[in-house]
Amino acid sequence: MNNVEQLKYVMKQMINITEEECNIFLNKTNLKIFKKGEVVSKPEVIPNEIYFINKGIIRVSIIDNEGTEHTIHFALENQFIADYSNFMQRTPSMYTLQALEETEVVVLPRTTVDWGYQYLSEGQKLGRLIAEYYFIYQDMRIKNTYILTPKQRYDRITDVFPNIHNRAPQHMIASYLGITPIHLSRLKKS
Amino acid sequence: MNNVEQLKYVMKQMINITEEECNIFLNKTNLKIFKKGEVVSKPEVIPNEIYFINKGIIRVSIIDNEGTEHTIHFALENQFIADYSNFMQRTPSMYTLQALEETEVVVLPRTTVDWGYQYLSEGQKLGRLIAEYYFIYQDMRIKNTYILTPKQRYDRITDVFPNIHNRAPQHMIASYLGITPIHLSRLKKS
DNA sequence: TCACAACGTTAACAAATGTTTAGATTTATG
DNA sequence: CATAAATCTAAACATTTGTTAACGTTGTGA
Repeated sequence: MNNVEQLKYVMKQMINITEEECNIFLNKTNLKIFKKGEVVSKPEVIPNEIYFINKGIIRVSIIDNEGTEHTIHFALENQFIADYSNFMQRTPSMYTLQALEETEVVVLPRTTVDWGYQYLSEGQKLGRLIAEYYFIYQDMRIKNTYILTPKQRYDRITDVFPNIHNRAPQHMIASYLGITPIHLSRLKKS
Repeated sequence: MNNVEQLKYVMKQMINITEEECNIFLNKTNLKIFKKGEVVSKPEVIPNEIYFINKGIIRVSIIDNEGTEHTIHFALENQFIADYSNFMQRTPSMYTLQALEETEVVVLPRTTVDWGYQYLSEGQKLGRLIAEYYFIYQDMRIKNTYILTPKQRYDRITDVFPNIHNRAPQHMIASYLGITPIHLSRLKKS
């Protein structure tokens, strides 16, 4: 029941929930710490956990048919992260989740998530708001790939991932932007 | 209370809802028909409606700072469409919605949507499932921009938009793929 | 501390994609 | 039906982006 204060705060921001209801729910979670570089979640497995980051940073990546790795996302403190698509569809994950620093997470097993939908008085609403939050993020991302150049997206990356330049190597940032590290190097000069 | 059978069917697929509850909800909607080429929703206005397409096809587009128009999405029969991000955030829309054929929609005004969240017994769950459905679609899209070439995305476009080649001009498809119509012409030859 | 791997930059060249212009065909509409 | 607009293709050239290889720096674990 310790170290869930951040998640408790986030939940109380999103829905009406009593201290007691919240505590019962959070009792069904557990804490986990990943070392720098450690893999949090592997592809080819049906994901059955959602993570809430207390401290640290998790990179989401995927490998294409040529074997090239692409960085899809960075997840920061006070955010939920999972291969959410495959979690919901109960299909094997395609993403790798990896801690870029020592990272502490609250683990929400599927049983806990389902319990929340069933028994928390505003559980469905919480789920809706979280899905909507990420929908808005993805919509902004998709929009930006259409209307911004890679350079412009690079210049604005700290809007979405503050301090990312001190927490992730440049080649991962380039990969997130969809360009090669060599090309990012070039863009920075101009 | 007519011409809502398709939407009724979709709702009953997603949540437990009685015929009566459904009818009360659908009484708060209205039907609208757009002619071919007609604009459904303009940018710079706070969107206050969600549309469910009975028949037809709606294109979603955005204009960048250089004045170039980009096709972001096609919405087909039995799908919901809106500038959902800005609907939720109550901020001015950035997208243009335009009917590519004569299109019949069920209009869900914001008041109706809010009523559903408040009074439908599984209203929040319905909202969650819809947001999750579009999250999965967006996730697939983002993933594909990383791991597929434009040609591969072109070859698979009918997976997502069946029969799109007969319903939208090629330059809009090229725009959706993020390439110029000239380049799409080239890709088709190879 | 030392040695090795990871990282960032640069240059030269190759491949992918965009731009401009033109022309032919199809489609929409009075 | 006739005309104008929209659409698709093509070629030539320009720009952007990727690839390969080399080099120096930094970080990290034995």
